[in-house]
Amino acid sequence: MKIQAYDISKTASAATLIFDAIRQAIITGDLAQGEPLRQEDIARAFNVSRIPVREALQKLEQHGLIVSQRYKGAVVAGLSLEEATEIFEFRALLEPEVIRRAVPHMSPQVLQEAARCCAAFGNAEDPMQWGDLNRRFHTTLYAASGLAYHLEMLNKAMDRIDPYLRAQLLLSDGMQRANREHLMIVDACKSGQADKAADLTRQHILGAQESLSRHWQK
Amino acid sequence: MKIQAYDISKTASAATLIFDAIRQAIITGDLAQGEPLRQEDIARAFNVSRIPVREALQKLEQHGLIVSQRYKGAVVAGLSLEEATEIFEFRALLEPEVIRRAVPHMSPQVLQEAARCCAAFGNAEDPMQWGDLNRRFHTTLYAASGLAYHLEMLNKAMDRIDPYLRAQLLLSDGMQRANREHLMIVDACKSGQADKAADLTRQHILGAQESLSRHWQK
DNA sequence: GCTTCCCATTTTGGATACAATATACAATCA
DNA sequence: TGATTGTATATTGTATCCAAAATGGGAAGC
Repeated sequence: MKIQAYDISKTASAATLIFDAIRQAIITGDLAQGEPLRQEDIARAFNVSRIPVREALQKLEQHGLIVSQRYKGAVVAGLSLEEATEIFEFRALLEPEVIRRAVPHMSPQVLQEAARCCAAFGNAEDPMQWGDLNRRFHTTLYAASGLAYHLEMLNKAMDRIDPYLRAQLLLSDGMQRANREHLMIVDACKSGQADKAADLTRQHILGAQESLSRHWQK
Repeated sequence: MKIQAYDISKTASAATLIFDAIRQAIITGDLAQGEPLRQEDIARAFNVSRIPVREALQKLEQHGLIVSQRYKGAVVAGLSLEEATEIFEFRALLEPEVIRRAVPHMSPQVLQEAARCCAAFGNAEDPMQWGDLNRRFHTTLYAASGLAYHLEMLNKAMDRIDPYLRAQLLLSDGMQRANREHLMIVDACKSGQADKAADLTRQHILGAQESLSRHWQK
């Protein structure tokens, strides 16, 4: 077999593509909270019928990114300070354990990739990349844990607060501190100090939560 | 207003009703793992078109209760020992913290309801009720935590392993031990010992996990 | 007999059409 | 004028129909 083959059945369905596009728009903040999402409009924009659009919207609702009411349509979900706080607490519970279990299985490639994220993070030109790199840094390290279920839950939790994290990175010292803490975490991982990495991760999250609470405005 | 009114808009849609029915059938074990779910059959059974059925199936897939492949249909999801173990670990991480935070807010009514679950659990005639009562016992206590997001995640995790928990309760000493541990947990809650309740909950879960591993067969 | 290919059937994905419900505005009456 | 009711429009929920893909079985070839 000479050609680069891949499983065609894994090719995204229309619904998946729409889901990804809207999800991206929400977590980057392009779609503000409360923004209504009309099936017909979206269908026209993607040149499909409303059926796959409805599938995408349903998936988005399951992820907590939108809220929809029967016969009334869907809007981009908002987030109260209380809800945001709870999601940070959720992360603070899971992520330390995940990284603790991941450290012993981190390959040099993984550590290198994490370091690359840090570097790119440090001298990224576009602030919009910060959010992506931050996300990639964490998921790269966590992947080694092999805890697929935990990671799935974490990803959804991250999606939920992503727009707020991006806003926070734009604060005066938000990005610097995140970068500093990332470097400490990856150092702990490199030296195999699982518990230290877990503790740093926990503080990284709680620090972000505290910063978010302080600058909350809605 | 003289007539007994209620919010009609809260009436479930066809898709929701179908989702609930199939979910129930899966977590009680009526639908065994690997069982195929054909849209046409389900639609006929509920006397609706395939559209709401498809929505229900999508929701079930997002809950992890079924797995579906493009153009190939859906089957009831199976669970490997590794996946089951991870879900127990997930619960063991969340539930102790949830109950710890719930204890200070437990009203007498909540404690009474939990006690009622224990009593009913103790002398239930139908083993099929055990699973329901077990579920209700935990959710009752946890509800006081106010951690809506955590509870939502936990509910999905519980759904995933529910059929296996029910099977385990049927084991010789499964139900007795569960009942004993439930009583200890509710006692700790009554006396306001949050940390003790958390620890008992953790051991309750890890014990169940260990029992499941021992009797695993597939 | 075994394999391979082709085609018919089954089943799912998606488009179009229609029904049910919400929302906004006009019309009516006190 | 103000409230209330009828009506039109917009939007979502569902049914029906068609297209695309998978599955299974039989015929042709070795």
